[in-house]
Amino acid sequence: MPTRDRILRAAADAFAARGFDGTSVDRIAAKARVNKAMVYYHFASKAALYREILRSLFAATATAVAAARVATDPPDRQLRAYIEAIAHGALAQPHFPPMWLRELAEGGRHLDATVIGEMRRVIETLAAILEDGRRQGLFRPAHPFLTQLAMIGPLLLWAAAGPVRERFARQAPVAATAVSPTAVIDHVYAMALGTLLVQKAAPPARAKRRSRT
Amino acid sequence: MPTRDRILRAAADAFAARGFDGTSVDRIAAKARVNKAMVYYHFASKAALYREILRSLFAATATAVAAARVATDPPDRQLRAYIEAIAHGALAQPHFPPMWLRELAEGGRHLDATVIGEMRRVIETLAAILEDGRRQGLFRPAHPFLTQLAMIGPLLLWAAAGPVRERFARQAPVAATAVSPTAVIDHVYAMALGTLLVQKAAPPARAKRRSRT
DNA sequence: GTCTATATTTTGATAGAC
DNA sequence: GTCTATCAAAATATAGAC
Repeated sequence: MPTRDRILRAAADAFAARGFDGTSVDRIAAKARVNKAMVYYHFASKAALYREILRSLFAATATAVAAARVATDPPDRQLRAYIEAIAHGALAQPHFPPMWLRELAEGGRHLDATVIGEMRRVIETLAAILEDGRRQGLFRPAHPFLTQLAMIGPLLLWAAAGPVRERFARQAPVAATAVSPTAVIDHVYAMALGTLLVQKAAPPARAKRRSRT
Repeated sequence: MPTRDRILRAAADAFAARGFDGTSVDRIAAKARVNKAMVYYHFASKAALYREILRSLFAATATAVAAARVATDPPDRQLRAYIEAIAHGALAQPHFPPMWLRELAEGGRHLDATVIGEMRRVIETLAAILEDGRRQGLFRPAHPFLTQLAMIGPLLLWAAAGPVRERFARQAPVAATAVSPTAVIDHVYAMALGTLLVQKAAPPARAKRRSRT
């Protein structure tokens, strides 16, 4: 494998595990079995290296998501494909969930215009699917951003929580924490449809409904 | 305010904003307007300080959640109270969401037995509520851990994503990102009920249902 | 409890030989 | 493209006076 790729791979491992500030260039070089000076030969700085990894992770997911949008498909099938694309992006690229969670926690300090653009592509795809459903009378009007949070939240947490889950299971064997990937995807899909489908009954009296802004 | 409290407050701000590795003791001391040596007078190490903050955040939330469990209340009301307790914990303690997301991303490196114990209290409370609902024929059987992920995921992301949301809104005015706190809580509650309530119709044919493990 | 001064290590980054 | 050697800054932590 070319040196540059070895660096990228080692850096992605390290950044995902320990974050930007928790990862030293020395460590990246050691993991990649490369001299530290080589890191600076291939990348302008530690921050530039980090941003390049972020960009490639988001670009891959955004592309996969865009493929889920087949305007001629029924909206619920499009939604299923959308969820699977995101879930697959998170599973196939194990660095994605931790890095994304960290970026959220840091207020997106390392997000550049390119990455923001990919995010926009993703949420616009979702908005288009939701609008298809609404126009066809299948979905009720829904807030794209809120819908996105509701779907990506469980997926991200589940994908990133592996190690914590294990520790938790050891110390608290009461609650079973083993959940299969497909179970999570199914659950998210069922939840999304539950709130989107028009024919669903309104929640019971106790839930005071306010309008979504 | 006592010195020790000033340190705790400044440290919580810094750790939430930049993480454990991204925060220096110098910076904490400066923010607290305290001499650096005082930090080490009151706390054994930077890690011990961090853990103490984590513990107090989790303890507060776990206590609030336990109060939501009123066995004589109807299960759906208990669930609503549970969600509100967690949401309120996240809103009233703005440091909680970013710190929790970071811990997830790092595999819970800084979680000690105390914190794990608080987590257990929380999920056991949820399990009890779900079991109430099931016994009364109101809820269908549900996986507590999966249910927890589905509820806390959107809440955490929403609470932590404030700054990213703003940047996103500036660069991508297409998708409205403004969502009120109550809208998020309502949405999470509606979603949870949607998947839990027995009387809900089964999802349409296209959604191939697998059993939850 | 509070401060100054300092020891020690690690860090990001570069110069320059090959 | 690759390596050695090194700089300058920043980091955690402590000793010891007041």
